[in-house]
Amino acid sequence: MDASTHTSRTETRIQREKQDAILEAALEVFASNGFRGSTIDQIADAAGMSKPNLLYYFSSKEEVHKKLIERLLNVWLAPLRQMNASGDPIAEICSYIRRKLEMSRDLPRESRLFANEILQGAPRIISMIEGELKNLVDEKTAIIKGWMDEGRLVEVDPYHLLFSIWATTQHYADFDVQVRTMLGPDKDGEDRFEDAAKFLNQLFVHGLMPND
Amino acid sequence: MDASTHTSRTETRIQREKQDAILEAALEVFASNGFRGSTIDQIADAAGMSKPNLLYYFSSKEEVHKKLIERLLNVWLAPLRQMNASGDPIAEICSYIRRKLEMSRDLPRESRLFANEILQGAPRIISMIEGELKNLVDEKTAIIKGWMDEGRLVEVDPYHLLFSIWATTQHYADFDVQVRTMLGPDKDGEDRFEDAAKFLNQLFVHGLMPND
DNA sequence: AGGATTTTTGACCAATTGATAAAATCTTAC
DNA sequence: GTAAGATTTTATCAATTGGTCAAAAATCCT
Repeated sequence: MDASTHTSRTETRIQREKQDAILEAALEVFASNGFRGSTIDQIADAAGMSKPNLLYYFSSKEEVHKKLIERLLNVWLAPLRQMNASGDPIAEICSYIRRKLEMSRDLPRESRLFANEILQGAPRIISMIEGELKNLVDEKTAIIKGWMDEGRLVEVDPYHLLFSIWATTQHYADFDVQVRTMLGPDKDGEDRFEDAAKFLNQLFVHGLMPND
Repeated sequence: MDASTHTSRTETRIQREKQDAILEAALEVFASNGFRGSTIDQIADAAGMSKPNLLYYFSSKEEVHKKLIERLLNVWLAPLRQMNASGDPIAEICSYIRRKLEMSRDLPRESRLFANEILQGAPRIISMIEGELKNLVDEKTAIIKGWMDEGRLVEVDPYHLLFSIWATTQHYADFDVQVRTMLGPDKDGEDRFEDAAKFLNQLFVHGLMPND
């Protein structure tokens, strides 16, 4: 029987190992080529197995992608989940920015996977955007709104605030080639990260106006 | 003879019209599907012609893409080119942000075309990133650095400043699906644009700290 | 060890895709 | 109007791709 019909909890060691290898390979391939640009052969190669063997574990390319997204969703949303209403607003936002920036540094493939997907209209993940993500965002924007009402944060649209944090932090993963080219080879990964963190702190806390 | 070998200036009306139609269609298709995800058939369909007919005007899919990028490059870099050393620093930066935001509103397909390309490692446009873009960026970061030296702008890394402007403004085109889903259907395009513009002005000029 | 089960492989298929060739049709300059 | 040249279509290719199948090989259980 093929392993993909096994939803039972009796997974063999081999099943777990191979599925992990496939998902790891798929992350690499989907992140660099997008869904349509990736082939099962590429993923199978990267996972060190043959195409029919991969299809023994996942019934289709779509299925691999779906499982991958499912697995990564919680990791992806974790930084925002941590944002805490009872903390100091500026500190909470700075921590959130730092966590997102760390994710761009440590999980760039995950960032590109989501970017590819959303860029192309999110055909396969629109339901998670409308569901889990929207719920979380509504919840956290309400918290931010609360801080503003208390005068602990300047009054801005909290949705656009989140967008700007996502955009600036994910940019380092999604546009990595461009960032690297602009900064030149001197700045290695760690340098770049610290420069970006410092810059974003200044931007989000004080902006660019001098003596202000 | 096929039109694609005609580099001469004696272009017929038909040649100009058809090439324009193809590039317009290709922009649509490449922007939504990326290079590998797009097919010549899709582009030909969108341009209202048959695949061999398209290939009469462009010798290959690659060729269409190349011509498209070439044509768009100047449009794409225009907002940054306008940044003027003799203007007021804060005003210049705010104008630049607004021009970039207008481009996300008015030319979202162009934004997605470049995003798709860079996301996938910029295989076909790396030379223009290393050349024209890098030159322009080096020139403008020098101007920004000058403003900071004169104390007219807070001291930050000018490269990261440009990254943050690109990221926040292009986000509205590249992640449009996500933005629309988060904001709900009430906010139409124009509302959204004005909200984003207002937010980004506050962010870049003053940041989020209250009474500051 | 030996049979049952799981995993892997190689051969294969139909659909799609980038691209070509040649014939047919349309334009244009005279 | 007509011939030369430009454009479009039809037919076709070879390669790639997502996916299937049955047999072979490896693993597991007792």
